[in-house]
Amino acid sequence: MPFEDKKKSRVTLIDVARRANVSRATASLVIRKSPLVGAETRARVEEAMRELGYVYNMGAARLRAERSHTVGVIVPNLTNPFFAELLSGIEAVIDAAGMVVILANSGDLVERQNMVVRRMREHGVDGVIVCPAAGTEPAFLHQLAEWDLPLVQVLRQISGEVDYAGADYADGMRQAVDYLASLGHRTIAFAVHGPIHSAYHERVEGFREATQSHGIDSGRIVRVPNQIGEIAAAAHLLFDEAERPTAVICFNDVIALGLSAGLYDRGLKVGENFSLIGFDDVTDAEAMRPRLTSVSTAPVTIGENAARLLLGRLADPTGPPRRVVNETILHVRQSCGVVPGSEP
Amino acid sequence: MPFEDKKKSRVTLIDVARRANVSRATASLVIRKSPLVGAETRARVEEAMRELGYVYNMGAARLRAERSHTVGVIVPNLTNPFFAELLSGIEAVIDAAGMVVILANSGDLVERQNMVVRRMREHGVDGVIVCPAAGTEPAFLHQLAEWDLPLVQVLRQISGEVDYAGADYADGMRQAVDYLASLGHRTIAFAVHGPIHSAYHERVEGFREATQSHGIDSGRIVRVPNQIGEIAAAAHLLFDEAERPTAVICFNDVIALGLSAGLYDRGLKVGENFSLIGFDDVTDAEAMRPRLTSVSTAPVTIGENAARLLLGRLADPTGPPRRVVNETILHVRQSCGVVPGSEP
DNA sequence: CTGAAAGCGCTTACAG
DNA sequence: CTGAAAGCGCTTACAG
Repeated sequence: MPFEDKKKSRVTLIDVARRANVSRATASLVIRKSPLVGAETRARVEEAMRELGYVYNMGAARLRAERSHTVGVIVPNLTNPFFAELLSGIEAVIDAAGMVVILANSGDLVERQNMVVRRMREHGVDGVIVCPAAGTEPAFLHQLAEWDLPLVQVLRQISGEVDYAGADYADGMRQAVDYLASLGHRTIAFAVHGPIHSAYHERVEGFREATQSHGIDSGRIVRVPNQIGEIAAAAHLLFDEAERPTAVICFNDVIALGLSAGLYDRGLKVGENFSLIGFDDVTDAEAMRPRLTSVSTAPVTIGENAARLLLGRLADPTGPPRRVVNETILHVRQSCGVVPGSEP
Repeated sequence: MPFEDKKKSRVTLIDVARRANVSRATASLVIRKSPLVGAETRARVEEAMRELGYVYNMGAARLRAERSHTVGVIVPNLTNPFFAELLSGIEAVIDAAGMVVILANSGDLVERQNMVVRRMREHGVDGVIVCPAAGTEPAFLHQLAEWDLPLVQVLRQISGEVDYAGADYADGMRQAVDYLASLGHRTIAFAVHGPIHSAYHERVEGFREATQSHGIDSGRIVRVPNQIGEIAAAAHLLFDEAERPTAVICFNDVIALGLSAGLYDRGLKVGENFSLIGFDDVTDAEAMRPRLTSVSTAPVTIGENAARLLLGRLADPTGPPRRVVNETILHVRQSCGVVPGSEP
């Protein structure tokens, strides 16, 4: 066996074919699990692959087959646990489909997003899942369409003509407002931060509509810092206006955690003389004291939905756009209370 | 121009070469920014690329060049914000190096880890950064070495003979114990959960050594649930033994958050009649009340270090193993107090 | 600085 | 069910 230890040269399909006494085409069929090849032959080929330590070369396969078994995922942020959970859902279903995810962080910057998607295209991704950076123009979507690069929008949507997986933020707001109204609250603030995008607008609109439907004067939207450590110190913003709110709904749980601290610092007792509702219902909600009432948005599920949408799109590139909007659910815990003097 | 709208066919290097009146080899040199080609020629080629909408085909390039500009990252978990931050650091430097990360979640399961690394190898990753699943055998590392797949261990280490980026957990424990001892604490618990691995052992050892050096009896290690929502209810475990601790150091901030709630539920005042120290110093620490004193471990930095280590390894595959162990720093906030009746 | 040729490892028709 | 040939889009020597 004079060639046994030619370690340097990679073992290739032709090597296993020779070893198994079949043609290269047959070996290729075995790999791709084609039913065309007989059980005995298949076994022989697989045996040869094992003996030789053969490893499939996706790169070569993709070159010929024009399919990379690779999907790009672009998120605006990685340090927010919300996105980590989203990613976890995406990764799970992409992995289960035998594909692999290429990850990139746009930092919520459109230029970086452009860079990154270009790079992914060079790497030949079969499609991309993107949570569009704030300020993304429809032109971005058109560009990808022109490139024939399948795309699904996740969490944030730029266009209704492209697949989208998200959650019903507006209905979540409605549930939160309904609940507070049922406890007698008449002036409710909405604390926001971060970039402006569709998910932002949907929540704000939901808040406006819900408060109006209860005859509550709306418009008290207060903007707090992005850094969690600075939010507590901004709690005073809630009380700067003449008509002081008795409750606040937060854009996300990060704000809720921060404001909860700020309220505490001011001597207010959340759940007793001030009510607080979070949004996202991320794991910490259960560990806060009082336990945080929050609108659950199930990021892992949204991620799974997005991945399935992309898989569907790859299977049917020309079908009509699909949207899957996950329902949101108000998870009532302990951070809200009845307004003193009101009859719930 | 009879071929202008043959949309289906991809524009390739030979197309731009023709357009620019150069050979394919020259066009290739332009792409790879070789200094061999003159400025005027370069400009002409770049112009042609733009006009034609050329996109580089990494897949084809990699096939020939045996380099994919791709690195695999395997983490045991994605929902823990700690890993999300780690990932963020890795992604940033890999991206800056013009490469791309392929992400996978091992779920802290060695069989999944095996699957995943095999898949990455098929995709031709140039190297991998892995936080080894609990129970990973040295054989795993040997396997990769045999495959000539460059590897850096991150956060957890299986072997000293392979590159590693982590933090000095033991010294972090020492700082925490020293601090508590200086406040007069003589019985200190250590709350742990999760899988057992090197980072676990390093913390436990650090705890043991530090307590012994203060003549404090060690050994009171209490194991709490993995789910954050269940940790609070397990706080009683701290007090089940005869000699009740006056302080607890937590394996991570997740536990600290949970126990903080549990202590509150029992009517204890953290920072006054009970002291609590976290580990990792993740963003929430600042938003807790009282603010959490925690050992900072800087996951983003560790991620950056790991990525740089891998880049270095790709440049020099045969050099001796390198280790970069980030220092840990006790970040003192408000969750610890003097033991009543002691003289600090 | 540029050109012609070979080849990376696979898959795809096309015959048998 | 199997074989021989061509080709995916690049890069790598090797000449000029």
